[in-house]
Amino acid sequence: MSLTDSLRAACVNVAGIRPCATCGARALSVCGSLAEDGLRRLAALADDVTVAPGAALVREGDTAHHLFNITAGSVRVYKLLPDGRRQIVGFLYAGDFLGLATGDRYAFTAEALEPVTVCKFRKTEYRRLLHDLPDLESALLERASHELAAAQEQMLLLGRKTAQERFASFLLDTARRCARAGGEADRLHLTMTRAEIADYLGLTTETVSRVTSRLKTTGVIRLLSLSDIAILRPAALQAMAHGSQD
Amino acid sequence: MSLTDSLRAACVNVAGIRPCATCGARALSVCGSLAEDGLRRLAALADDVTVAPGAALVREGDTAHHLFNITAGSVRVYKLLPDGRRQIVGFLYAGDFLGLATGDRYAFTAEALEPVTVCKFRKTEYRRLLHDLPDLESALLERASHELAAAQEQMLLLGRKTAQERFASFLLDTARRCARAGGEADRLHLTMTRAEIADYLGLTTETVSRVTSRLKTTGVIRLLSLSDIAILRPAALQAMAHGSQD
DNA sequence: CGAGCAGTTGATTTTTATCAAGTAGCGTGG
DNA sequence: CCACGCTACTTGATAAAAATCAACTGCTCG
Repeated sequence: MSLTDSLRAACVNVAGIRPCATCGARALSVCGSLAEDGLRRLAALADDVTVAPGAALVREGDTAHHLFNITAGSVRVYKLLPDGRRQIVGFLYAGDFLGLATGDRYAFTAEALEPVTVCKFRKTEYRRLLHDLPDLESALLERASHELAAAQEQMLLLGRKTAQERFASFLLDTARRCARAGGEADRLHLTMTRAEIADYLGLTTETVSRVTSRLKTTGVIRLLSLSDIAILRPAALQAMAHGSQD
Repeated sequence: MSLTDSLRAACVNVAGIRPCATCGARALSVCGSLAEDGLRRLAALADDVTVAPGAALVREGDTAHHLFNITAGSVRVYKLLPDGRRQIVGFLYAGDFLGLATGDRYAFTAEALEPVTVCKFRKTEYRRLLHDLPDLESALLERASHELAAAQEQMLLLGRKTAQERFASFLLDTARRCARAGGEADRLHLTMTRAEIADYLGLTTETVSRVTSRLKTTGVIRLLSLSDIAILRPAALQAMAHGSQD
């Protein structure tokens, strides 16, 4: 198989076309205009890499040589202040894309929350690929636009929502993602700690814990374990997330 | 001049190539690979629209038919909660791009802060343009990536910075933009009210006012008028913005 | 079985919001 | 051109939300 074919395979992965147990349907829709059937045959050649829990995929300040597509596991993406305060700007899951951020250096750190597999390849190869697959760029733009909209929603959360509203929003987002990945509706699995949830929501672990307890005692959610939650009253949670007091 | 030529002109504007008193240099660098010189001749045909202060360019929930390139003035982009809490997710200036956010509906409202002129055109025309100008998409992806990085920086600000750190960061960002637009370094002009700054920084007007007073009395800034500020001690402001206590 | 870490719960403090009362700048109309 | 009135802004007092500090619980893994 030629280098070009291998790169083409990598591209398929990047664009999210590669069939995947947890994300197949959604990813395919992103760039359905590509010649899926020919590309899919090449997908098996993608350059997969395994990352251990806690290990970094990229570090803030590193030269941005690579792009990644998460094929399994989950990832925390964060920025730090000099004194150690951390803001997690997103969690990534199978099918998600990493390394899009601009400039020649990464502006964030990305670390595995669980054992993660990624398709990793050099940006230089990506640039060559664009000539062969013009639709790739449009698929990436689509992705970037979605991420931007999500970032704006998160700014609303961080700037204007109360602790309870933030946590309710987070649970609903996570439940939605779990459902898309084939899970039951109103059931969700957390791959991160309370401290990571806190750093994502701009809160402390104590506050996350207190809000969780409150939702538990008011019968809105039920903890099956520390990392598995059932939503008992979805409508109530929805109302909370959008700011109806409760 | 044919429709195609007119669209091509619009595209030039979108991509930011159109020469412009305040943003020329930066915009040109974004898609320098386009055949600038031929395109520039067509730029004058761009479909310019004027928007009065306070008037909306797009409204949250509206069907997203158009794309815009700001050619003069400034714009607030925000999201609302049902009870009226507002988060301004960004301010746009000459050379900036609006409407990139995905889906068939706008997820935000954009309103003029001052008299604004924009280049406005339909998304359907944009799609046809891509065939003629493949580099346009890559320029837009570049822009989107920059916006995403800025959004992540803002999440760090909203989630983890104190009121003073937020305001210091805002002043430095604004000063940088003013300098790029040809203004003096360490001098900046605000086109928005204190309430709008507050809604951008996740604070109240009172807190913005108090922090401003504090920076004034500590000799870090000087107010030439309500909307014009001189930075007297840039290093101190920089230290504050990144979290060194003061 | 026990050590250590993640998570919970409680007491207190801090920060910022809220409520309230001015002040100043600006545009309009006399 | 000046005065008036509106709105934006400032400053102060108090309240609320969440952070911090501290103690304790319980799960997980050697």
